[in-house]
Amino acid sequence: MKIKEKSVSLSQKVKEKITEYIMNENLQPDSVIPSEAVLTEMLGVSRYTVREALALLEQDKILYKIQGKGTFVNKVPTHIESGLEKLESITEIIESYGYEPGTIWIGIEENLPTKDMVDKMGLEEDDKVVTFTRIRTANGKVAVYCVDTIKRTDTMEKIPQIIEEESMFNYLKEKHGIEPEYAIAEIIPTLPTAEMIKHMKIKENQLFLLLHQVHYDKEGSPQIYSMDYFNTDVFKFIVNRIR
Amino acid sequence: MKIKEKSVSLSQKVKEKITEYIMNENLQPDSVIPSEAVLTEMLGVSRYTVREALALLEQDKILYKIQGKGTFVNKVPTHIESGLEKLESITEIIESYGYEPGTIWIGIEENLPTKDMVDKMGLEEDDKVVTFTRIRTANGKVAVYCVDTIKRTDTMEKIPQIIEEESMFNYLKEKHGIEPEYAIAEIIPTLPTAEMIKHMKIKENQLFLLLHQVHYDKEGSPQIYSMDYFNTDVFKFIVNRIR
DNA sequence: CAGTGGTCTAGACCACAAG
DNA sequence: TTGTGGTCTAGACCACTGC
Repeated sequence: MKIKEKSVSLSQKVKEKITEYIMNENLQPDSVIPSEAVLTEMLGVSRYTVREALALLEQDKILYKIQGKGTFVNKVPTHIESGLEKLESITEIIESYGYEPGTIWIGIEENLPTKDMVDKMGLEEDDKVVTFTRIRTANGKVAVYCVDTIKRTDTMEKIPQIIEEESMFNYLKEKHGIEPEYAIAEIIPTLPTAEMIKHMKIKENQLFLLLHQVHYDKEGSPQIYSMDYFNTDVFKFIVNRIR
Repeated sequence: MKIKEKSVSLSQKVKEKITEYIMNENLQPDSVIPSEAVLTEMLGVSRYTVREALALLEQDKILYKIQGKGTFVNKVPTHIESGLEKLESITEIIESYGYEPGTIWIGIEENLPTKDMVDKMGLEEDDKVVTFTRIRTANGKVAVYCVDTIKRTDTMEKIPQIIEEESMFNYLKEKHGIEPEYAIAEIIPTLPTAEMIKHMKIKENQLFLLLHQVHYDKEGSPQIYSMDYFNTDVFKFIVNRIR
């Protein structure tokens, strides 16, 4: 059996070629790179493809353009770290810090939705929901208190006692075909609840950041309602903001 | 004198045409819109232009595409509010809430940069910086405690006592040609400092969100170092997160 | 003025979904 | 197989920059 080869688009290849060129020529910040016309000839592709590649490099803040002048190399980016604006699972976030993710299960329960859930998830008041409560750890250290809620559907015959899968995103994708495409998150500074203090052995005055989110799929349907309490001793919250 | 007319691109016009079409046909969520080929004929423009317009509508979450199937209308978005990922001045943020922005000046000072400023702004240790400290109000209510710092340059002969301009962004753009294009912000939950309590008449246990930011211009040079303490009684912090 | 990036056209082939 | 969106080509004119 042959492994499926990921076909890489031409623009991607051109992007890499241009990156190589910048490296090889050792171009310094603010120095100009060859014009689009020149790159078109150099690389033997159309201007469209060159512009696609340049657009990608501009998104990555490798280059910037000034109309009428040219395309220039940007400052060396210490800013490449992706921030909150990128939707990642908590497992991915913990791994991106270089930590080993772990999970301590608190429980899985069937409930009636709260008023806020009904509003934000577009539920009926007599719909049922399932709530997964976990503590996520990073290198064994208590990192996040997670409360994730999804709508109870007919495909869920019985509620599992526990989920083996480390990542909630992976579990929901594989078992229920739920795949979040974007989320709207409210950031709320907060002190731990009594429940959290009991389970997490933390100080009462420890500050947390609550990420109160609703996740949507590509079609814009709400899929997951989650309240994640992040220990700010472990995480830095970065947002890349664009004009 | 004639007001300079902003020439609107064709893709923009096409975008509006398509929006009108969706309204007129009263298309419901998840219903398919005409294919790109059909739109090309309907509107008498090239497919490139149609795709540009569709891309804009997809960004706005008005539409979504599925390869091989078609382009569809998204759920009605209550989610249109722009979040933290959009770089706005505090004046703009306050106005977007429908409040009237105001300013109480604490002072303007020349200082030596802190270690953190030297690192993040790429300064020398004997560079000078100028720090503007203000309280921003929303409908007269204390909203944000702002500490903005920029590098002292030769073009700044003397330090002003106060700045009339409401918006710091506008002031810096007009007086010093500084125009932030993006920013990297760290979000830190925090309690008010003694200084803040003195000036703002707030409770000691009032939770604030500190937005610790460095603003960069298009070329990637750091321009503004700012610490903005937001009163979470006044503001909700929303971030739109994308996969 | 010449050279740059920004926008637009017309046409082609490919990858994917559905009958 | 047909129709969809995804990618790519070749060529054109426009808007802005700097000489």
